[in-house]
Amino acid sequence: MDVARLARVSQSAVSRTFTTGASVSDATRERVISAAKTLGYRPNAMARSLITKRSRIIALVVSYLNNQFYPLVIETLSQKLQKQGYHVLMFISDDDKVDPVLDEILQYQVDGAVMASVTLSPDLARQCADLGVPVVLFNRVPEVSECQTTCSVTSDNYGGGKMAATLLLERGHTRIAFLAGLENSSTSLERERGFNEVLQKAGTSVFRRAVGHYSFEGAKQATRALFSPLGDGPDAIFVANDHMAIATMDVLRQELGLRVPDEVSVMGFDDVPQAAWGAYRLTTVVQSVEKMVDFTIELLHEQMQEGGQPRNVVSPCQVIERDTVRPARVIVTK
Amino acid sequence: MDVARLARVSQSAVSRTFTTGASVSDATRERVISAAKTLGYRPNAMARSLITKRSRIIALVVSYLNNQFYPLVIETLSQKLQKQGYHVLMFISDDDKVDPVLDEILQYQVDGAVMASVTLSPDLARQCADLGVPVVLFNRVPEVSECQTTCSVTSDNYGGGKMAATLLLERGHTRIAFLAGLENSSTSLERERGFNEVLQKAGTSVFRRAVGHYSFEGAKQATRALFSPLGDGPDAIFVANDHMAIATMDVLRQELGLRVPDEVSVMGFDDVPQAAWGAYRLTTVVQSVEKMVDFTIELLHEQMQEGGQPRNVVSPCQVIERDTVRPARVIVTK
DNA sequence: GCCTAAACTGCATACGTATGCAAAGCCAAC
DNA sequence: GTTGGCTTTGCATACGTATGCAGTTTAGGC
Repeated sequence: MDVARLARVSQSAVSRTFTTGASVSDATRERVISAAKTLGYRPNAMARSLITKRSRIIALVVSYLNNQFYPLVIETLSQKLQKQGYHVLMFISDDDKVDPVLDEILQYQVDGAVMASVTLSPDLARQCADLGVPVVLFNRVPEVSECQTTCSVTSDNYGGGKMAATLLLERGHTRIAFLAGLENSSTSLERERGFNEVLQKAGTSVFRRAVGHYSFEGAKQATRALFSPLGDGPDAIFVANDHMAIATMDVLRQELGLRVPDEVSVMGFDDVPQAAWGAYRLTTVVQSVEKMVDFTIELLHEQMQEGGQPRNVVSPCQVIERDTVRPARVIVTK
Repeated sequence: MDVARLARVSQSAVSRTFTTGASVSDATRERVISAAKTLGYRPNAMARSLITKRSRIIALVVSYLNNQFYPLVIETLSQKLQKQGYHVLMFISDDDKVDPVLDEILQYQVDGAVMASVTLSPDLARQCADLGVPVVLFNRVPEVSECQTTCSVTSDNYGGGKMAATLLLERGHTRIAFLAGLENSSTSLERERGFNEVLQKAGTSVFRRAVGHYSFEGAKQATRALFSPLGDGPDAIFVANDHMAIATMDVLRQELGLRVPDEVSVMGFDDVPQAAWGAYRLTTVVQSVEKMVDFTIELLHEQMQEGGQPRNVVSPCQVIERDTVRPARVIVTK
């Protein structure tokens, strides 16, 4: 090691200088640091992690970034981990199939993995567990059989769905439609479950239903489908996320000539930044990226310590009312 | 190595099995692979890169992801690199100050770095060059003094600015405003330069100018400022990017009660997905993320080979006309 | 069967760092 | 001066892989 020679110390001393908490005299540290500076030396993270078995790298798997919710997650997660000396290695998985990328992930000896909106097959979950690699599912819930094995962070999709139904009923809607995301995604299913439950309790049920696959174009088509049967269309639509809700509004206003919320109310889910944009002002169910990411990091740390028990954390939701659900009817008392 | 023992071969054989192009007999490879499978073995990327001096990791530095343009870059870049066996390590730099993160980047022995919308100080550029780490500036141009040292990929901001001015003049606008991004960003400056040049050649000049700092709120305030002086406001605004242009439209329509494009035309830059949304239908200058990313990867590869000369690539732009610039006046010939 | 070239294999070493261990240095108290 | 405790230091080794070299096997042609 050149630095060691220049500073006239052993390689150990150099190592200890750059290891927090190691035993080095101030004099030595001084000399090493100045030598390092003149040589432009930096400790090699690869060699370091080869020995310590900690790469300080967290893998983040996402499948698509059209929905602005995920960029927010990337940004928040990266930022927070960076402050703790960790870094995010990106993996894009087409089609929410992680199996091929998981192999690459494990080669990098990551200290943990966050899977956003991706379903993990049980045997892969086992592999990670065996290798001691903590996995946190983000915005997806593990298969029932794997709940005890794999961590997850979700928002209270079920509760959020209930809130949406409650609000729409309260505003006097009677023909309420649901626009689903991906049929096999826990987010969409849970939101729908809570939603239906409240409708049912109120003695009614969903008026119509369509599937948008969480894509913009899919949502547009689904919206058209909701209105294509003859006769009255829905007077309110609960859409499984904001990204699709915006597509829905475009179709309602521009293709069907319907006013929102005068003729049709629309609710979304997520509260992405665009939901607040002036042209949409979407009433929606907020899931706090900030909180969810905090939980995620917490879980990662728990799992990285030996003996952490897997947990499935649910972050609370909240309705934020903007302008796409019609206001309460003013009762004029004589 | 357990795998070697189980397969009854040397560690070298294991290594060669997982190294493409190495010399192993089919029989050995077979045995190693099956042994690896039963043991759940994967080559350790850290140890590998310690020897080969190639980590197959590319650092990507971004400062904020509000503007949907950057998520697109992340997604496209990650995807394409992943196909080539590289991976993206994320770095978020507040405030476009890279200096602190660059240190962390270099510790990871990355094979290259892409800096999106971030300015790199000359001495840091030198450091990277000395260490043999290729750097590509994305959407920013290096300081003039560093043009020969650092690569960059930008779109033809100057040309795009000219196109915008040309279109607005052609449509008969006479009070044309410019809404700048960050005053010290090459993107905003170049777009403005091309824009002004065309106006000047046409014997006119910019009617009013404000600065939005590439943020949504900043753009809203800037838009208000453009209209606050008494008398006629602008009849067209060229906004330095789509993200801000959308904020501008919100203010125009909702706060100022102006119709777009009947009373004011608006043009943006980037063509982010949201520009196509029904409520905006923004006429804008397209910069192709796809092409820009391809160029970026090309440059990275060039630089990773010994002896690659730095280049500054400019990707062409193109106007896409939607509904926010008023149509050509129909001349009724008698 | 013999020879030559080619294909394959194992040995040994290197990559850059962390860390247990023992030796050495330091300081203070007696 | 001696002792004991604490801090600092260097030595040696380990982490898991790649690769040059030399030795061994294989294939093919006669």
